[in-house]
Amino acid sequence: MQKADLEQLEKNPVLGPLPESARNELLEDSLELELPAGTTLFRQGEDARFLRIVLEGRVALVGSSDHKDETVVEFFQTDDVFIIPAVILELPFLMSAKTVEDSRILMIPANRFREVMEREQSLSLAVARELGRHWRLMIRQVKDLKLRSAPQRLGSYLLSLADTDRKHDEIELPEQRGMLARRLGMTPENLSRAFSRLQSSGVQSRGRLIVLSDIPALREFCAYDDLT
Amino acid sequence: MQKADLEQLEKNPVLGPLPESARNELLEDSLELELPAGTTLFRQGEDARFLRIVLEGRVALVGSSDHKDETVVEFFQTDDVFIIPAVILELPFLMSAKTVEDSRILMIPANRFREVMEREQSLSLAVARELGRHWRLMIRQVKDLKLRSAPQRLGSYLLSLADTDRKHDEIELPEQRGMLARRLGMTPENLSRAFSRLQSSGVQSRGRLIVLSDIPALREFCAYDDLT
DNA sequence: CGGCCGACTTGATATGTATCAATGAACCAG
DNA sequence: CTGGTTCATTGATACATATCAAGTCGGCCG
Repeated sequence: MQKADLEQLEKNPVLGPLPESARNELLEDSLELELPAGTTLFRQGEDARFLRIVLEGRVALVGSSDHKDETVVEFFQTDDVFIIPAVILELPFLMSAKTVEDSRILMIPANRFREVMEREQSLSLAVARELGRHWRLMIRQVKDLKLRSAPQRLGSYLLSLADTDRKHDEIELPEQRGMLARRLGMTPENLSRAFSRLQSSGVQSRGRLIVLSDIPALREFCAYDDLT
Repeated sequence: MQKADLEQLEKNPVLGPLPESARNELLEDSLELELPAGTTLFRQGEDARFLRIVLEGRVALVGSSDHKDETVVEFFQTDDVFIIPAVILELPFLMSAKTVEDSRILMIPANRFREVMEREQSLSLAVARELGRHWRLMIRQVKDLKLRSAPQRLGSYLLSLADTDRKHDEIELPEQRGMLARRLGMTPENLSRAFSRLQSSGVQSRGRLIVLSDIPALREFCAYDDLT
């Protein structure tokens, strides 16, 4: 493992609070994978044998029911620790996971993680807080799906990437439009239409670059609240 | 506080693992409220000054965006500890909460809970596990909303209340149909239609009593998976 | 340079769900 | 028993989103 990666982990919200010796113990039997975009990391229903951390790149949690087409529930990026619940509860994955760009993934054996967590107060505290944040993200998403239209969901997503204190900002979409559409609960076709709908609220898109020229208007349109 | 309640808390998945002295300390400045159905416990945006536990009754987490009509994100019932994330992260509520039947609610001061959690490994572990379970419930709900139709969501919900190993079972809806409709992401009118749609999969409803006469067929219809 | 391929867009149509309005059933108070 | 209130159902219609089918754009490779 690279020195740069170790330093990165020291600042990680989950692993960072651990004393160095415990962190090293976690890393002992860990492995690091370098994966091209589009690789499946695991499938729903499988047992959680490793905890995963994104060292670099981007991963999507994808779900399917039967053989219908997939949906994306969440993206994880550099420094995110994911599938903690399956690991600590020793339950099978509810979702599959797949890289959306070339990625480096750290895999920590599940039983070792559980051992250290049962011993180290700092880790169980950090895990509790991290899961609290994850839970709130999901709550936001459920509210979005139930209360907002497709264009409003897109607008809220764009706002979450922007500096909402300014009037004007430019952002870059971190994923392909098809994937983004699934994350937002719509088809790619409808994502296109949602973008054109947002033009009247000052949203211009050229490829992955998005220009928000009237953020207050966009907030208004989306009924966006800042609740963290 | 009643003796019966104390015994109940000893078995609680979150507070149970605590040593008795620490549990008593948590209860010291706590208060118990007896509330009629329909009472609002708190509103979204407010600060989380208390952790809540349902001693008896039923509570809905409701959300609204702007002044549109509300949606129900989740129900909590006897023994459930709720809004842990807002309490431990010291963030404002993302949702409001409201009793859906007469309820007794225990309120534990947030700062005291945080103190004890930072000190007691048993509590931070229990909290981590509880939040893991909550997270998985939300994941299920997001998958439901994104992948299934309204009648399928209703069917899955009914299956989650039934003994799915049997062919035939009877269940009782724990809430009014209007509330259930909002929890499932549809209107009350559409819930009615969803029920009639499910008749062909062996679902009969008479008031709050539901008879499932062909559970395998219902599972098939809903593309139901048993992932816990 | 030209042609192919994947990703995105655009338009026409179909479907699911919401909305609106009316009716019916259950419950309670008088 | 009666009238009122609330909640659930039913039907007619409107709207949002999905689906299906072309078409466009841009990058990549021969």
